[in-house]
Amino acid sequence: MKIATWNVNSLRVRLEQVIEWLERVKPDVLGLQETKMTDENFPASAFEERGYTTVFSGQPTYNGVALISRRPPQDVTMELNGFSDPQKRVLGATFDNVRIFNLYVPNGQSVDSDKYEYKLKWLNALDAQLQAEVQSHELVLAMGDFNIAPEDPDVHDPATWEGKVLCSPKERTALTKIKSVGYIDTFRLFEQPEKSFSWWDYRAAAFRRNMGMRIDLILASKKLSDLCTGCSIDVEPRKNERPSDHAPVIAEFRDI
DNA sequence: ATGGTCGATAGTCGA
Repeated sequence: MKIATWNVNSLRVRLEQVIEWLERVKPDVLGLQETKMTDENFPASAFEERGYTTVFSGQPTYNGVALISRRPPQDVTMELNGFSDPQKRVLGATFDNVRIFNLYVPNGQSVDSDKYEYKLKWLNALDAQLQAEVQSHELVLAMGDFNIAPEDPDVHDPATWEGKVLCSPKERTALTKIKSVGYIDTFRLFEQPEKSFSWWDYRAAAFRRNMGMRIDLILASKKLSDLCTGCSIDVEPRKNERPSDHAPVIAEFRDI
């Protein structure tokens, strides 16, 4: 099973690129973030025509998540337990015996912002949810734009970014807590090139200079991680004309 | 020079 995550920063603008990528990479499940569209505008038929089922949770202008999959999703959820939120950032679904969460974690803006407090509360609710999920399912996957660079090697310039949003201790601790209940960052299960990033700011020619961060993650429960045969970032779409500022991340699993 | 560039949307906000 091939599972991928991609923050597309507007599905309206990126639809053609997503379709092209789907046909090249052929994932079984693709989680999209920042679709930035309402459900009535979701281009479900473009995916259905290519043999994919869709489920989506959107709103005007901001946020929005979707799951594109070969097989139909079951037990779909669009919220974290006990955390009612008008911002559409969560899509959970079961595919065969794998419970998958597609997530758009709040950015937080800056550590002194109200949005940062919201990010920390949101991560706390995510931790509770993912703890509960490993009690009821053996195979759990949490993927998406985490808006957290887990460690300094995931940052192009750790000194400049020290303590800043995406790298601050509180959010890194929140991610560590999620890992401590049995989730593994599948990217780090394998040898990877140095300076591997998944997001590069549009400004200052950041991509050309590889001034990026690895903030798009695929976490797997221990049992699922034992089946993981690879995880990689596909930088090719970031080279497109009018690219998303994020690259897709892909993980592969055997026997599921 | 305290910026830079996108996307959604129509003056700014969010990333």
